[in-house]
Amino acid sequence: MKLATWNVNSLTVRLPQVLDWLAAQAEAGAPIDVLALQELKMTDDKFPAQAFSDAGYHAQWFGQKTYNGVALLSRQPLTATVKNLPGLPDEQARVLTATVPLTRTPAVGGDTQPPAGDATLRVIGAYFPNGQAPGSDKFAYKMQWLQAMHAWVQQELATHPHLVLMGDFNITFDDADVWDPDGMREAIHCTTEERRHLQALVALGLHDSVRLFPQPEKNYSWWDYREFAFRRNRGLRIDHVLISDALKPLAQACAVDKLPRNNERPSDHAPVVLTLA
DNA sequence: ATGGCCATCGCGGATGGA
Repeated sequence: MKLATWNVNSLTVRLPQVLDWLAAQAEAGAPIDVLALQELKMTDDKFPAQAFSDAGYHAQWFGQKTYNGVALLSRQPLTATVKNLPGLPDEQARVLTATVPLTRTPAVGGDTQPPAGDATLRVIGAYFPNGQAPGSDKFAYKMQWLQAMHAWVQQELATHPHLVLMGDFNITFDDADVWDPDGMREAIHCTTEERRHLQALVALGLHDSVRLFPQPEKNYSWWDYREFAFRRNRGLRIDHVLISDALKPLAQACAVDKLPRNNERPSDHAPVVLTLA
């Protein structure tokens, strides 16, 4: 089973790339089962549900005009969908939570192995606020939002042991996630305060999937459009896939897929892909 | 170098992103 997150920076512009990428994964023999998308930048009536349906995906979406917007795509039906964070009234469309069947990859010549316990996976796809700059109103909103996300994950974990929280977190874990850690010391995405909130989420019983596996040096998921930042690999790792304790034994691989960043009109983010047994 | 790019809205240039 493969899960992925991708901030597409306008689904209107990037839809062909998303469809091509999904098709390429399937052709390689390991289709993406669940994909969380961020920054749709479209109202709900513009969501390309038919195109995804034709590609074999169920979809749930939660958009707004111009900014933000998130979606979940799944090869199996999505149920029990929740929009945004209960307890935090918010005009901004940033979170989509849903349940999918937890499907196990059949062993060669063997039967599909159902996992012990419940056979569902709770998926939280999220576009965390940017925060602009420490001390700004937007930073204060980010801190409030992170507190509400913490409460939501805690609540959901209590009833869904198999849980994944993935998306554009807009927070680096530590200096290894930053191309210029000295130049970005206590800058947005790198402040101690943001990182404390990220660690508080991890402390609920989650694991940074990427760090469970050996990675290339300077392993980033976002690169500025300016200054040839991608070619020079001047980036940040701010897109994450966090998995619960119960899922950790099923994790087989996790990596950033930089290929879509080579497209002619790429998103500034690359997808992050987790493979589960 | 107080920037450089990209998307949106909408038709100029501001806003937001990260």
